[in-house]
Amino acid sequence: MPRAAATKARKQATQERSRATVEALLAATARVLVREGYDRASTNKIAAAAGVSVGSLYQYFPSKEALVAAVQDRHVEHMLSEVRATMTQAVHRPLPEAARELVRVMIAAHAVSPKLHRVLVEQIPRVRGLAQIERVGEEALSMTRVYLGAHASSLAVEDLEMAAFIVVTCVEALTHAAVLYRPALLGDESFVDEVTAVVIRYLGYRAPEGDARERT
Amino acid sequence: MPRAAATKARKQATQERSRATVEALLAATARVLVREGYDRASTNKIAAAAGVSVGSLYQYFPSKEALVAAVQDRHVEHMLSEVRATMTQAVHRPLPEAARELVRVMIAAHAVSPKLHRVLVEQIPRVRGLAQIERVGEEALSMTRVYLGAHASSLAVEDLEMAAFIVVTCVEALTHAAVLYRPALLGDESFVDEVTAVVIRYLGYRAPEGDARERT
DNA sequence: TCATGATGCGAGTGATCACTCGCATTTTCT
DNA sequence: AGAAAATGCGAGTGATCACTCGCATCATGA
Repeated sequence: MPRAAATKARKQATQERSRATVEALLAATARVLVREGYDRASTNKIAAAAGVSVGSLYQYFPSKEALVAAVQDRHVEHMLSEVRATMTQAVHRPLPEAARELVRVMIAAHAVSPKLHRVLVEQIPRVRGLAQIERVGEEALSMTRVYLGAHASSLAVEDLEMAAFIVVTCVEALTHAAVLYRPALLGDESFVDEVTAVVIRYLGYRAPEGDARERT
Repeated sequence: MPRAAATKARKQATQERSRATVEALLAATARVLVREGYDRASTNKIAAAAGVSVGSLYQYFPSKEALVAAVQDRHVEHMLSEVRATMTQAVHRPLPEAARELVRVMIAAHAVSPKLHRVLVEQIPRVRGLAQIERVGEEALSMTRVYLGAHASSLAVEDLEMAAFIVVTCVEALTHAAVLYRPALLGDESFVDEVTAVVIRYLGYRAPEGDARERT
């Protein structure tokens, strides 16, 4: 049972061998978390799964929480790299395309490793609050805010801050819900269409010219 | 640590005194869960908080999980009663009003006891999956499905099943996000407006007559 | 080569926790 | 009243788990 709750790394791995140990531990933690869930993922099991002793585990991670936190960080970093890569390119494109990019990137981000994602989302809030995982949403939110600011003139919303919050929350929730409860939808192009439509219609987008792509 | 994982009640409380004990246990469980979180909410603490002995606790609940599950059921039942009461009346009203009702009832449902709700959502999935809490969403989903079916002619969506999923997911997520991250928005009438707008615009609603309430 | 530090090991430690059991108290019957 | 049933009690039990410590093994540079 937890004594303190340190979350920072204990020792820097410098040699090649030790970096491999750390790597094995992180990978094993992810595997065991997926297979057993947080509660049943004991540090002994994780060490065993990594082919490493408990002692070594505690040489690099001061606590179980720290270990899990490291896995979480890594996962979030993966997702963030997806988000950033795609969204920076979307800023200068018209809404229908930009919205589609947002939707796609959210789906892609959630598809990084869905099972791990699920465990992290469902069981790990206890470790550090949802804050960490929320960073993906935060990132998307800030980029969306920028986008809306730049395109305010062609949109029919007043409060851009709220609009950004609403757009990101909806898109995030829809991808999230799809991953968890309707996995079949993820490959479905019409799902992307619909989510995109939510955004476009909510924002009251009007095509600048005779562009017949949207009904409504 | 858990041995089996029974989730059903152990003994029916018949006398007045024992019903009070059960009641005290449920109330105390909710309190302790909120105060300590699932992990630190030990059965001994709960019993103490209820002014009852551990032995008595196990006379009515075969496991910690069963106890928490009972609290969860009760909470969901509260939320559901909110949802059902309001939504059955909304079926015969035009979209702008019905959508507003949906939004309001979701906010109301989440406001039943937000702190407990948060714990239940964030920490309890492990107990029975999210399935239980999701029942609120399921209920709203099925009622929304019915509504959309009845009003299909005045809407601009094709796949009603998907539309219902999208509408409920968005509204649920927005209220949920507001409860967790933007509590200030909950009292804000313009938040209700915006969420309602998401629904109305997505569904491509056109007022049957000269009704100037909506832009877009 | 060998000395020094880095890395690895895993049995053991102390703490916690879910849960049981034998007995005490209260309530409900006759 | 008094027997029987229901309810309540809480110290104790066995299990688990996060984490430590003393020692072994390996890599390095001189």
